Amino acid sequence: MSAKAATGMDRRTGVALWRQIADQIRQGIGAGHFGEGGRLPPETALAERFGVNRHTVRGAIAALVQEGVLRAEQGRGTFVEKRKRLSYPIARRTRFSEGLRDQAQERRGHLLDHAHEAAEPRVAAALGLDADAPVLRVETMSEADGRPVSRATSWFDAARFEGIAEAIAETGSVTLAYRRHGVEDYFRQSTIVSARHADAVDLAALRLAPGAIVLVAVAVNVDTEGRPIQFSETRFAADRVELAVAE
Amino acid sequence: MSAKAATGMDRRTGVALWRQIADQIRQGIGAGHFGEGGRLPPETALAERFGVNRHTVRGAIAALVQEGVLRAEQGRGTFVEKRKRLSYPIARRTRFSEGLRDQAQERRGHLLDHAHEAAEPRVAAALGLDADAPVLRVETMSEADGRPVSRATSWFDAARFEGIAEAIAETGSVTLAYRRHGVEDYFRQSTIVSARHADAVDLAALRLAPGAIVLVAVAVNVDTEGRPIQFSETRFAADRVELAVAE
DNA sequence: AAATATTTGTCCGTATGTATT
DNA sequence: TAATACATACGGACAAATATT
Repeated sequence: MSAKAATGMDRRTGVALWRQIADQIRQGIGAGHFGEGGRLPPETALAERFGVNRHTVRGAIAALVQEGVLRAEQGRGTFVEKRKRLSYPIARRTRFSEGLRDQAQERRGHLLDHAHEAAEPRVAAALGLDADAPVLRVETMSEADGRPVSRATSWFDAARFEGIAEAIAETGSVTLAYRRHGVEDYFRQSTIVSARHADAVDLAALRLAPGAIVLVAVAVNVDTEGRPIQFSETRFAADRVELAVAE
Repeated sequence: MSAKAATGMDRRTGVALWRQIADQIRQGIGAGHFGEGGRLPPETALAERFGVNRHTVRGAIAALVQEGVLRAEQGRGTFVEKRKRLSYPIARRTRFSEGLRDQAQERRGHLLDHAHEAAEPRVAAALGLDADAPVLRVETMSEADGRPVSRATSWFDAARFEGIAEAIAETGSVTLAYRRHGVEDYFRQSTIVSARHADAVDLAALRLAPGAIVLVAVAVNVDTEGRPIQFSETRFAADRVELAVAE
């Protein structure tokens, strides 16, 4: 059995060898194979292990250095840049900033865009509105310690929450924006979690490398009377975040 | 701005254009952009939309036909082979088979492998055992309607659950295997959800294409007295499953 | 302090795969 | 189908920085 077959490297998949190797190394780091602040084996050893030329391994390392995952020092070696994943809690009372309070110094939300539109079927169903009812679509992004964490698309009943986009922009907080519209408290009604490759827009907004993965949380928030107030789809950078389900 | 930049196609990413386009089309299908059993736009239209040559689009379509996602009919068009995602519930009382009862005809669990080993730190911590305490590692796989859904690695206290692997093999069910060890009921204590690219072993076991994504659920089950009985890491094929968080 | 080994960085060239025209 | 351009992958040689003896 050849080394290539053994390591799962394949050349007819449309994915370059250096990228497959970069993905394996990134995964190995996540699995803790190189220890805390660990050192990678020399390029020659990695090349032998993966059954490729040293230059190909160098391509993989260069990509991971660019991503900020590795740091290469001439004459010394290649080292893991240690950054731990943020743990984002999903519970009945889910709020962005509070959940990450102990894990990051700075937490910020940005309003990227907003627009009026007619509700798509899934939006109308989630908000309990008629099809094509007027809704407000709001695009936001969140950062922790200067690193993009998530990007969300939210829909609100336009009749009830006119001007909420401006309130989010001013306060940088959905919770505070709700207050201005008479919602003192709210709850998470449902959350559906899936995962996929990031699309071009999210890649740019979250500053991710091509082929990166996003965790997708589709959620409905309700007020204290159980009326739906927000339908949202949030994309989290999967290499920076994990979701902690509270039960 | 060129069409290439507009659609996020790039040539230095290590991912061939035809594969990037295949991924986008697959994602578009998941997002429902082509309707139920829908028809794709003609190749020339897709080529224009993605800013590439028609040959490149044909490569992408050929790959998706090979995957079973699309079906091309000469003279008629290219159509979506529709299969919807299974929704796997995560709740305090999470059980594999029951959760998928209404969504699949056949649900089966397989025991792939099992072994005695010394507990790694995270396993020992989760099960409330001393470091390097003897534990049982069990590798399982689950299928629904003949399609692999998930692959799990579970650890049990070897002192309390000696022989549980054989019980799982016989009954095909963890719940029933627990009964034989005096555990009448159990609960999900915690679940951490993340996502990553599938490694070589999971690719093969779940019959996934290279570069495929897995949803990873790391969970602890406890008995009625709150004692941890199982620590597990389950990898779900992300294109076949979503996780529904019950609250 | 000096010589040697190790490791990353850069340059050359060649062959093959990918994408466009 | 063919011609062309660029990206990928390989192989070798050497330079530069660091570590070891």
